[in-house]
Amino acid sequence: MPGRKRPPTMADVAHLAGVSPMTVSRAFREEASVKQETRRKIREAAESLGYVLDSTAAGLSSRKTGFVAATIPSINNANFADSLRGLTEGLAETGMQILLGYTDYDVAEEERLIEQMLRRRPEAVVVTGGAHSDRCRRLLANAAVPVVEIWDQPEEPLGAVVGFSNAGAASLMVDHFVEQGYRNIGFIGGDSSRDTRGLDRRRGFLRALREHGLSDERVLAYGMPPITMAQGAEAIEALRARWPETEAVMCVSDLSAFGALSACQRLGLKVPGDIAIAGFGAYDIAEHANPPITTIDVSAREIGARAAALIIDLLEAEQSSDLSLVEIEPKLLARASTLKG
Amino acid sequence: MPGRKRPPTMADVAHLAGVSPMTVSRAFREEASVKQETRRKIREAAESLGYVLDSTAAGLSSRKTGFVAATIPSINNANFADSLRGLTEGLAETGMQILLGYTDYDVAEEERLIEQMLRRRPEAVVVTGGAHSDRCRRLLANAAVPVVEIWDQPEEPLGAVVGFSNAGAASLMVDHFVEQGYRNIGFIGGDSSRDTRGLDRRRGFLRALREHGLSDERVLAYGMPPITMAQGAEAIEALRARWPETEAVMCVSDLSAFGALSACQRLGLKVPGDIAIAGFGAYDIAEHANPPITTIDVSAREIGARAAALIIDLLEAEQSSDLSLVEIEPKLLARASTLKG
DNA sequence: TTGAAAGCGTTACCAA
DNA sequence: TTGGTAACGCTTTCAA
Repeated sequence: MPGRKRPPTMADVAHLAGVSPMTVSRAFREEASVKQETRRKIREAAESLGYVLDSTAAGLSSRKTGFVAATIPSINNANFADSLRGLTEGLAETGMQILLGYTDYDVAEEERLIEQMLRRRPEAVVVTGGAHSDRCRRLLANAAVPVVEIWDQPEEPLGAVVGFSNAGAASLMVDHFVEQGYRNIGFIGGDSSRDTRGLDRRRGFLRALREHGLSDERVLAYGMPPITMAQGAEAIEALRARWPETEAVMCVSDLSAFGALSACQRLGLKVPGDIAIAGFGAYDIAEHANPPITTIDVSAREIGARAAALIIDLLEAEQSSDLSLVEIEPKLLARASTLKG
Repeated sequence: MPGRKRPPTMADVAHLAGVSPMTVSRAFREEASVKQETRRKIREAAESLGYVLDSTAAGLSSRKTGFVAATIPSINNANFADSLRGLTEGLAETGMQILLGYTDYDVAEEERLIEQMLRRRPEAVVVTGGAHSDRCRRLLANAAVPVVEIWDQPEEPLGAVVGFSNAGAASLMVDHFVEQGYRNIGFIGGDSSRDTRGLDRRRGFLRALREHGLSDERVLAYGMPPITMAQGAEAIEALRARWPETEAVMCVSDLSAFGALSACQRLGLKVPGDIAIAGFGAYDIAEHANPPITTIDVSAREIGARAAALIIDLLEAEQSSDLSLVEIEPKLLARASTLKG
């Protein structure tokens, strides 16, 4: 079996088409001026050689790599996947490609990823969340490309922001619970401070409870984020064991909420009735569960789309330190799982 | 506001550290021989300048880009996300980065993506599924890099394969249904032939029905793949309207199965009892639903991991046309949603 | 262990 | 509309 052969270059195409490499280069860009006939000849030569443009070389020469780097905490999360889709679609017209990394909810891993990605010289960077290591901040600042933080409202933004207040979003749920007449209210979230968005939700939730003069003690941190259906199930049992009087619970995500709902139903509890359960994120599962689960929709896809639009603007403006803040408004979707009567 | 500044290069670092660029280049690779002290000096200089290696240039020079291109049908799908995770983790030790694309279950889009990705000169390509346009096949053949097809068993493989028979997997479910004593059995899948894996499952399912001497008429194709919870819900109602005697149904994925389950429960049907429902893919939701949903586990993560291992081998072997076939064995997970008594 | 020279495949720039 | 020349920032190769 032969080793891999060297792929054809522009020079090969140019030779076959009887033009200079420079003309071939032009022929591959729509906007460049090349005679119709010449372009056709070149395309034919290229196709017959199986020529594919080398964007590595193109990027080196033009200093435009066509990459946008993006980090998300987890690949397997419908919310982040939706944001990513919005971003991809928004950037599609520009021909930019996404360079994706998963931080696994870990700032050290984020730092490693960001450095690895910056080696590819992305023209812009999108990061999920506002918590970063100092070195990561320095790397991004040095990179001197537009940075957009999404899904959060950092106190010290790196650049532009497309996000919302996780604390504020969670307080919407407290308002809803109180409106429905619940008094003994709990919260189920992840362990540790890795998931800063989850932590913000909890903080906002507890603060809102206090503001309503209610107890903020019924909190259970359970497992490492992202907290799963299984963990939601375990958590609600633990919560009920410790605070049997609990009437309503918000879970940090719809997945854990669904786990909690299923666990309650297996125990013969009525939801709502015996206990109300709410989630976060407007996942499909919240809509299709029995009963449908009250949740908060943060327009994940729109977040990505707005980030894309921002990047396009920033790249055109040719200046790196835009600090614009796009605020997404979380919406409460009240559903049967928390509605009385 | 100033325009973006030009990032520092190796030459800058070399100058500051008082060595040649070549030595800086070596200092950034663990295995290269550089004096301890020199390396330290260089690292310091680099850090103080905020220097980050340019892998665009490195790749051009060394002809090793460190990219593995991978396409999956959909970003928002836990199965493919798991495979991707297996792939990423398996490649982590090599330092290779994944260049990801979503085909949206469309071979034309796949062709476009593959061409775009080949411009980045990936060292290997992973594609999901065995259906490709002719031009796509040609492009991949010309690229002369290892190709691995996953999640399928193509009749004409492009290269190596890590997959399983979707038809065979579905027939496991028929065996299970028959064993449980169901006779009037249906199938819910997606519309059209876009999702070839779904189509294979249907074919295998219907063939197995016939082999058991059962009717294969209760088939509903509903909506474009990926078929959602909502479509699963609509589909089961339509199926029951047309064939009220249906005792058991397999859905093309766990998501549609869950939608179907929820719909039945809303209609007051008992699952199982009035109707048995099964899915495919071993999603979390199948495990945590009430009742838990019988499904088929195809070890999505392992598929990715095995693909990674294969790629590492192929890259070491330095030959491009390996045709090895790694067969994954789908396993039926029998759960309450289809169990009698 | 270190350095100098010659590319890698493309595009920017200037000239024709 | 086309072509020549000089980068782009790095690594390969060879030499010291």
